[in-house]
Amino acid sequence: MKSSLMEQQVRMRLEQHHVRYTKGRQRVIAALSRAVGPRSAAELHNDMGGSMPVSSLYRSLAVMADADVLAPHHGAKAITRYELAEWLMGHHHHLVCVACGGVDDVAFPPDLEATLERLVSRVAGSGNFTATGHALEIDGRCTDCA
Amino acid sequence: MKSSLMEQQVRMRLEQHHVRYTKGRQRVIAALSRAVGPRSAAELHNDMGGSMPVSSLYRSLAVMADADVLAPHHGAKAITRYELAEWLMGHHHHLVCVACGGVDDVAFPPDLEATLERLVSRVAGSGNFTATGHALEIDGRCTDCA
DNA sequence: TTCCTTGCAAACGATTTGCATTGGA
DNA sequence: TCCAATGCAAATCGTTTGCAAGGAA
Repeated sequence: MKSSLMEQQVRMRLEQHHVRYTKGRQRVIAALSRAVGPRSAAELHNDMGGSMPVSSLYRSLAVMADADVLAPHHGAKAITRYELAEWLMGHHHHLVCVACGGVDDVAFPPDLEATLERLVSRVAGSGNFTATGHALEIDGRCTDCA
Repeated sequence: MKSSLMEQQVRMRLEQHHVRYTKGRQRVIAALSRAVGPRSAAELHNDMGGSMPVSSLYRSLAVMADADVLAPHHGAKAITRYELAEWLMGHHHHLVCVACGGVDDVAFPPDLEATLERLVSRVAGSGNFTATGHALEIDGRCTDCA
């Protein structure tokens, strides 16, 4: 049985949080790393063939988000989508199609990302706020919906 | 009885959409313009003293968002928050406190906003995506939670 | 009169929780 | 052994909808 580097990183992180890397959770991670963008609980439930009860799925998602292995983000229609955390995926932003609702990841070239970070710190620093991160959502239409 | 400029703008826009600017909707607009940041349906319901049934509130929010008088955006815990649309409020971004969940508006100085727009068009243009807008969320801690 | 709007209650979809059971270290 | 994790069902929460009544043009 082989275990990818990412798997081991996840396992370690979960152990630090006194959380077991069970078979079900491995399946969630596998489904997410197989997916192209962030996935909702319902989508994951489907991705995993409908096995795994929703309650277990939600609990696994919650505990792994809490351990910062997964990053939840909130989209239209009151559904929460999950993706692998930034330290596993790399920092990136989202292209959101206003027509089909699809979300794609997009990474900025280092110089542009640096510019963005400079913007953020300049604006946040000017007020009564300490910035710890940022998320840029770019809205528009994907080629399929253009 | 006086009616602010904004009120009249809202009324006109709604008329264009064959939607009446009823008393209930006026109360929603009033509550939102009184609020400091985006408000959820539940918060608005509370802001209005618990009168106005939730169904009416949701319907008013939906119809005014459809007319682009309100802008919905999705925050933590699968709740949708509303604020006055950009053409009424001016383009701005959000400071989100990771501790208390509060959301504040922040406007970029014109030169910084221009830089941000340049970044967005450069990234979106490079892919198969037509950008129509963007939203920057800055996460951190507000002074109260620092 | 004709539609839009409202209010209430029931329906819904997403997510959470109580509780007894199973499984791993 | 002991506590985390699971599965099921029931509960909760935010939101939507059907339908009959009210209101403005």
